[in-house]
Amino acid sequence: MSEQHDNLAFLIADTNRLIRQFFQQRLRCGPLTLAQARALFYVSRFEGVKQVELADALEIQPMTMARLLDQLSDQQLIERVQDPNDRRAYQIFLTAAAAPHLEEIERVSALMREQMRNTLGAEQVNHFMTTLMRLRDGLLDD
Amino acid sequence: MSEQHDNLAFLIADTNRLIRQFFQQRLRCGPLTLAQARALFYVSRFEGVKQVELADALEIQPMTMARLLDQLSDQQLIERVQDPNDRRAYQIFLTAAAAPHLEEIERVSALMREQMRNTLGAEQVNHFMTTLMRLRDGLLDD
DNA sequence: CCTATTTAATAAGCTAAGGTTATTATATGC
DNA sequence: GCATATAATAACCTTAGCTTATTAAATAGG
Repeated sequence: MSEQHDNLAFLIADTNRLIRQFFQQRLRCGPLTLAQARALFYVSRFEGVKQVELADALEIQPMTMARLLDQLSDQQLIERVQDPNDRRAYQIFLTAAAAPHLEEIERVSALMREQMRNTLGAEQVNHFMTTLMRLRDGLLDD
Repeated sequence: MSEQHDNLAFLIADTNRLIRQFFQQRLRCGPLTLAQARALFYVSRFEGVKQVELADALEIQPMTMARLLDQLSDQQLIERVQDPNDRRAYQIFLTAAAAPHLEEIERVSALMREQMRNTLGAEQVNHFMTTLMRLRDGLLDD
């Protein structure tokens, strides 16, 4: 009875829901939502940059970023430090407590890749990811 | 600066957001959310079945289905008819007003496929969709 | 046949992940 | 030195789900 076999929108929405569940079920080390995990991951890659730059990198609104950082800050995983060159801005840094969470994110990402390899076969994984990225980028400019 | 190049979860979440925007921007004929559109589409394919069966087909909870049908019913796109064999249940039918909405959904779906063909090339589209479906189904049984 | 369990729908309220608009304070360009 | 732009964020909205509990009806077992 599995239908709608040609609608990308429905299929992606579905997959999104399932992947979120996959992640949240496997993330030990306290409750991080997928969005929070993603934000934390980016902070680790771009440590010290301003919120607005992080928002830009994640392609979300500055307000959305501010809220995610609030949540991470509540859990003492990041710190806002006054930007010495701009008193309006903060630089975002990881705290020591972030390390195990980042490892956990890495672990679950690896699980996800393993799941993909099992389902699709190793050679198809990279190809699929590349294709998906192209698709996303194609949608980015309306 | 586009990073996280190997995290499916983040990539899917992103793509999901962009596709939802794509859909909502292009759906004329009144405001239907993607979830409502999807529900309406399924009703059209399985007209007359009970809510619980629809929920099952969409792989969402019966409560989630009930609310979607409320919304569609508010817009007079579907009707609940007492199931003659089960007084607890309703059979769901389209109204006449649904037809243009379904055409609109079809039109935007076609636009989406066209966008995919432009981005990926025609031969890759089917392959991609098949792969994505396999991935989803792989996630379905935890 | 009648009680126990299951099932269909849904009310109430929660969560996750965003978005918009408006405000405040600070930078910066002309 | 003023007008404009920018960084963060408060307040509130939207989309898309979920869980738990309730009511009414169906069905299974003794």
